[in-house]
Amino acid sequence: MASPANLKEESPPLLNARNLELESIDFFVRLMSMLGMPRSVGEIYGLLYFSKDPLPMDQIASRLGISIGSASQGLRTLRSLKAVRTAYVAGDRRDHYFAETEFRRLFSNFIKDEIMPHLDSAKDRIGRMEKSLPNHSSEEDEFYAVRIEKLRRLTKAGGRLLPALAGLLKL
Amino acid sequence: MASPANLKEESPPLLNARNLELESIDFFVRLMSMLGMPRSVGEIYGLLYFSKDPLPMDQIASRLGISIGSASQGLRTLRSLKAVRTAYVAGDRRDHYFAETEFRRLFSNFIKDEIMPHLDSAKDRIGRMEKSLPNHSSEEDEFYAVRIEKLRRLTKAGGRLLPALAGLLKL
DNA sequence: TGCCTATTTCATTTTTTTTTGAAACAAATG
DNA sequence: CATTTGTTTCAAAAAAAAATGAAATAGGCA
Repeated sequence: MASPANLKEESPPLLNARNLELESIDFFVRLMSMLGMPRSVGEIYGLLYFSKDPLPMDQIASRLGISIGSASQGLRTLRSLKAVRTAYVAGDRRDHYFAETEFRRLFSNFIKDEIMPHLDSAKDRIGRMEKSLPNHSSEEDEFYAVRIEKLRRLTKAGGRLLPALAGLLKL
Repeated sequence: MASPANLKEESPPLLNARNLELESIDFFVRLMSMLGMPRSVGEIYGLLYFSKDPLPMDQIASRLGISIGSASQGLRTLRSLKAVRTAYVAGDRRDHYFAETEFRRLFSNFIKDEIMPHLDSAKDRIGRMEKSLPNHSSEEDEFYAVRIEKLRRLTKAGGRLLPALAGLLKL
């Protein structure tokens, strides 16, 4: 008889693949959401991550039970991060997507696109703060000057560390 | 006559302080929102960051134009991250809050509280994925095994790098 | 060219998150 | 110990974010 202790080896392969897929979707939904991405983006990436073949948009949408609008927008986001790419499939004019799985590159793109622009505008803002400071530094103003300097150091450190981070990511 | 080119030196000090405050609030609202924190949390921290004196909750709320409910919840969040602390003020039984400005410690707390728990549960999930894999590795299964291994490396690298990150933050 | 399929766009709807405000609670004070 | 002041809690309201779906668009193919 089938032993419950051995379920793993006896389940049909397709079921196993489906389990993986579900765990993967769950995994990436959470990861992406930590990075501020909507659920659908995580779902799509999670599905593609464990898909052997590139999938066309309509299959992605129907497999995940999301609208083609969501799928289109989610894929746009993933494309812009270079997290998915398209493959040519002979005799099918739909685009077929597959996951880019080099996480080092993914994070590097993410940092460049989603974080560095904020850092840049933060620098502008700090410049403006300094203009609000009297330049003849009374003891009173010392407090503000120190606080501003801290912000400047923070953004400077961020600007160095974050881009370096992906490089450290030796996977 | 007052020269427009010299506004900076001629504006009354209180106005300058208020400018700083507004820029600070803006700065931290954005930063916190990148870290997934609600607007009110950024506002409170931004206000305290440039405040010479510790402020009681009701003043925080009224100065920011938010409800005391928001202020209470926001301060709870900031307290739990050790991003604000309370000071004793003689003859006043309200708690008075001031900002912790050592960013290194702040990030270290943030990583420990908000990120590491997710990493831990990710490890569990990867374990479950492996259980969905047949152990007699056919060529078919090789694909899945490699993908799972990549996830394992990713979480491992994250678990090492992120806590180290705050240490690198030489401000 | 005109048709047909695939994709994007975007106004509307749905869902999720955040804020509010009033009631409950706590704790110092007279 | 009753009152006053300060804080938390939480159901309801408001705001923000995301998903939907239908119309517009694009672009290959006969």
